[in-house]
Formats: sequence, structure tokens, C-alpha cells
Amino acid sequence: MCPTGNKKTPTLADVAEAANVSAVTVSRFFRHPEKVSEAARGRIEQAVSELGYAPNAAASALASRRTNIIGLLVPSLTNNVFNDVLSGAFDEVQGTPYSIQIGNYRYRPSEEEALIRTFLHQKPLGLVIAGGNQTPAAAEMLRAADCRIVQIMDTEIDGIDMVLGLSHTEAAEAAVRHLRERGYQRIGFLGARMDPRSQNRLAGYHRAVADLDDPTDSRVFTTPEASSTELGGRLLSDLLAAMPDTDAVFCNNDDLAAGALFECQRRGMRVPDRLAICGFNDLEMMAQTCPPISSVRIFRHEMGRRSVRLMIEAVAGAGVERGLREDLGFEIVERASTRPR
Amino acid sequence: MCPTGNKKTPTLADVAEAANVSAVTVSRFFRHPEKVSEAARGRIEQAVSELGYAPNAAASALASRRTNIIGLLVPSLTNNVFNDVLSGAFDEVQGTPYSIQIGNYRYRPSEEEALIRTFLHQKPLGLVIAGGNQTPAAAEMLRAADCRIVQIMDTEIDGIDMVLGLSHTEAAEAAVRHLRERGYQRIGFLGARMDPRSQNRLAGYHRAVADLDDPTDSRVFTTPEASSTELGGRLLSDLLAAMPDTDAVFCNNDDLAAGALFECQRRGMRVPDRLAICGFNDLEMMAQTCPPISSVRIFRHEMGRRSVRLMIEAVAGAGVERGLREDLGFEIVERASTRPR
DNA sequence: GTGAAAGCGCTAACAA
DNA sequence: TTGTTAGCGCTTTCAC
Repeated sequence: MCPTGNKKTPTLADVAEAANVSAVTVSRFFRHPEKVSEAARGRIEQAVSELGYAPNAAASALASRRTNIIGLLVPSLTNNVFNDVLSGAFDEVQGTPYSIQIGNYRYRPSEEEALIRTFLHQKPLGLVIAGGNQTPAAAEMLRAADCRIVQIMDTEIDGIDMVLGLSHTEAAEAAVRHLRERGYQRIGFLGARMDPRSQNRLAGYHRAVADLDDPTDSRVFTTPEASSTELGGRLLSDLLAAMPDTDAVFCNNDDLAAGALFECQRRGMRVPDRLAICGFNDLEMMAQTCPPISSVRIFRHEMGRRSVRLMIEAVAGAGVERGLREDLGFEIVERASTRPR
Repeated sequence: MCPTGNKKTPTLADVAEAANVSAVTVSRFFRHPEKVSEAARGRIEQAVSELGYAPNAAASALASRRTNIIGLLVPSLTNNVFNDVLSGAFDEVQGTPYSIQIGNYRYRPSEEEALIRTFLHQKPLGLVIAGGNQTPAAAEMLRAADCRIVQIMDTEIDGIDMVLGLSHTEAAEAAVRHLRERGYQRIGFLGARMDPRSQNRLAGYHRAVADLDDPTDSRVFTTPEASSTELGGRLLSDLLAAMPDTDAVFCNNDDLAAGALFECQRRGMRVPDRLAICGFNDLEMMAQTCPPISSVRIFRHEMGRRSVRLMIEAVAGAGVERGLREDLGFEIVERASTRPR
């Protein structure tokens, strides 16, 4: 097997023998060190390091009928929003006995359902999933699941267990109000990948512009396609073609906002004099464009961290009750692209 | 346990009983369906779906002493380059019995070593890792590992097993030559996070400017910090302060290039008339900025896919020999930011 | 604080 | 093609 000719991977029993205790004691040593005498502990520690022992996760999972895996389901892996969430989640498991297993369902409910089924079969410690629009079958599996569930990204959902996120409706409404307060009156909406969170942002937009005298929706341009900078330019062109007097635009996300800015630069339209732009997510780049773009800051990394922390605390019996809701809020970050008129 | 009161998860034995065969036959049915008679197959299929059986991965791993996990170690989770690689890898395992387990070592060799140790202990199908500058201990573990290894991103490394990537030296050299061919003579280099691949890009730059009459390195500005758009602006400012006659700049990556462009816009410096800019990676946005930025296209998604495919073929005994090297190449994408003078 | 016995659900090797 | 036997390495009782 092993080209270097090591005998074989050491087992609990090997460690036990070397430390002059029984296998159970070694097992205990790893799970409840405080329940092992100081003397035994010392000998075990030494045996472990001498033999280079590492526990066999499969055997442990089989015997205990549970794993230390936290499943983390995301709709996309090529999206800065989820990357930051992932990164936060990985930061938080660092140094714990838990590990993260990622599932990517590519925004497809059927793949999400399949992944939930697969993950649940592995008896994970818990599942962290984005949002709440699972298929009915998936929702049922989650409800019946023998583990904790954290739904992240969005608080405007029917929660299954714990919920951690923000109100996208409120965040978008605040952003559009910000535009109004700065003196903009004919405000458009550009949206890509109209998932439930994006729909909520659109709802927030509608709430904020309700009393303007626009015919509703005449400045709303959305598409189900995936977001991109290129799309931002295209949607803005559509908007300006239909409603040339538009003086501000709120974008579903920062990619679109950047694309809209670049389109303005191409057309020689000054931002914000001719058109104000506000994005969503507040990616690092938004502060660097020329002019910098206002955006809605959300706490993606923190959401990843916190979801894992909640899970660990819940499982440790730290009294994290089902039904817990945590709103991480948002922040309107005002920059030159929405300077007062 | 389970709130819905299902008895318990069905096992192979339950399926076997329902299908009137022995457990081994059911096990065979999953691993080598062709070795099970048609009749048995039908009954097993039915029993499986009636009982909602799903194999217990831990038991399987314990019994067979191997898992279907492909470990994928990346230095960062907040980096478009690796996101695309991840995405490609996940696309390729889709529909196979294999799964991907991600490890994020945050550009820290010691964390990488720890992850390699952990992963190897799980008897993975194989490991896909970025590049080749592991710690000596990590390299030794990989060499001795009882599984296949694919090193991706870079072909200019001492390969352990399979290698899949591109020559960053050649790619950078080609990019800088491109600038020279377009008439630029005083070419700078901006670099962040100077990992081995970035070092190679710098080497390629040096190769391409060797016969210009610059004192070597006077136009090279690098930093070990993580890359960002903000940093691109900062490094460009440093370069221009030191060498104001610089007429072109090759950036380590596209974030820096975008930051450099924005800095030029802030200063009212025309691109490319006053300064040409070339990036690296060719992110989607580069085609959209104003002017669009030339870049070096590399095949990140394909690299992720191909690494998984190679691994699967190698394990299936498809004769993928150790020592295999595959160069995915690169492409200079010329845009307005490097228009000929 | 420690250990003996039993078994988690599966697969390898062999036999029929 | 199918089945029997014997574990894989750990954790769970429960007794001491």
C-alpha cells in the first residue's frame, strides 16, 4: 500500500497498548479529557504523538451515528457574496473538531433538494442553508431532520429552525430613500438573477418610490440571468432608452452598479450629475471606482462566522432555541455616486 | 430521535431482506451493477426506492478503507481565481459518486500542512492542491501518500504526481512583450501577494524587459499583502512618484489593474495615451471598464474541471501515469488599455 | 477513573 | 451469479 513501507495507520488500540490503558480510555481522552486521570493523559498524549495517531473519522461516525460535519449549501460558488460567507464559515470552524462540507446547488431547487437529502443521510452536525425557498419536499426533510438548521442571508422567510440574515426589503427601501433624500426623483431599478432576496429588494424599491408620480414599474429592468458587469451596462441602456429622464438607479448588486457606471463613462454621462448610482453588497471595489459608488453594506463574512457559531452552540446545548432569529442589519454607505444634487 | 417517528434509517440488510437477496448482493448492486442478475437488480431497485435507502458513507469507508472524497486545498476562498477553480471542480463531480471536500489554508504553509495531514488521514480518493511550495513535511506526506495527487495552477514546480496548470513566467513574459510590441518602452510591474506564481510572473516581466535600458527593478512595486483594487491605486501612485515617465504597467492580477485604471481616472491620466495597463486573469469585468483593460486569460474553470477528471480517470485505472504534466496555456486578450501608441 | 463486551453498516475474500 | 464469514476502528453501554 504505502510506498514508504510504514506498517499501517495506528489505531486507538495501538495507542492504548503503548500508553498502557484500554482503548476506551483513549477514546475518552479525545472526547472528554477531563474524565481521564492526569497520569493516563500524559501517557496517552505521548503515545499519540509517538505513533502519529489520528482518529478515523469513518469509524467514529459509524459507531456514534453522527459526524462532525456542518453542511453548508450555497446557490453559487462564483459570487462574491457567498465567497465571503464561506470564508467566514471556514474561519469559524478553524481549530474546532468540526468541519465544513460545501454543497453548490447552482440556483437549482432540484439540486438543492438532492443535496439536502444527501447531506442529511450523512448525519451531519447541522446544515447551514441560504434562504428559504426550498422545494416542498426539501422543506419537509429539513423540518423532520434530526439536526439543527441555520437559514442564512434572509430574515424574511418562514424559518425552519434558526434564522440569520437581514431584511432585503428594508435594506433596499433604505437605499432608495437615501437617493430620494439626496434629491433624486426619477429612480430606476436594475436587477439580475431575481431570486427571492432580489424580489424583496425590488419590493423595498417599490415601497420607497410608491408616492413618486411614476407609473409603477416603468423604470424597473430585471432579468433572471446571472449578474455580471456586462449586464449592468446592458440593463442601464435599456432603462435609459425607455425612460431617458431617469436621474438615479438602484442596482440589485454591485456588479450591476459597476457595469452601470462604466456604461455612463462610455456615454460620457457624468455620475452623479446626470445619473446617480447605488449598488448593493458593498464589495471592496465600490470605494475605488471613479467616482466611488454608494452601496448597501451587508455583513457577509460575519454571517458565515455567526452561522457556524450558532450551530456549534446549539449542538453544545447552549440553549439556542429553535425559532431563534438574528438580524445582522445593513448600512448605507454613501459615496460620491449619490452626492446631493 | 427523529421527530417524525420513522423507525430508523434502513440499512443494506433491510433492502436485502425486502429484495430477497443477501446484503452482499445489494452492496454489489451499487458498486458493480453489471455483476448482478437482471432479476435481482429489479427487485433491489424497487426495495431501495420503497425504503428510501441511502448508503451509509461512514460504514462504507470503514469497511473498504477508502472514501470517495476528493480533497481540494486552496489558499483562499475570497479570490475570484480560486472560486472559478472550485466551481469547475464542483461541476465535474456533479453526477459522480465522488464528492469534494474543501480545505482553505489562507496562504499559510503551516495550515496547509495541517490540512494535508488531516485529509490524508481520511483516505481520500485523491488530493488536488494549488501549486508546489508545501513545507518539506507536507511534501513528504504527499509523496508517501497512498492516493493520487494533482497539483494545479502552475507547471513550474517539482511535481509530486500529476501537474496541471500554466507557466506564469511565460504568460507574464508574453504580456509584457505585448506591451513592448504596442510601442511601450518604460514598463512597470505592480504585484500583490507575492506567492510563487506571482514571483514567476515577476520573472517573466524581467525576461521581457531585460534589454530595455532601465535599471532593473526600478519600476517594480510589490507587496506581500493581499491584493485589492485599493492596493492597485496605491502601488501605481508609488510607481508614478518614483518613475513618473513610466508609460505602461503590467499588473500581477486584475484587481490591481482595475485599481490602477481608477487611479488614472482620478488623476485625469488618459489610458492608454498616458499610461497603458495590462492585468492578469481576465476577470469578466475587465472587458467592461472604460477603457476595457487588456489581460491574460487563464482557464480557471477548466483547471478545476480537468483536475477532478484527471483524478477520476487516474483512480479508475485509465492509465494516467504519475509524472503527467498538462499545460492549459493562456491567452493575451488585447483591449483598448494597451492600444498601440 | 477505568475496562469488557457488543455492535454501528458496510465490504473483502473466499466459497459455492 | 450469489452467499458466508469476518472484520474495518471506533463508541456505547454497563459494570467495577
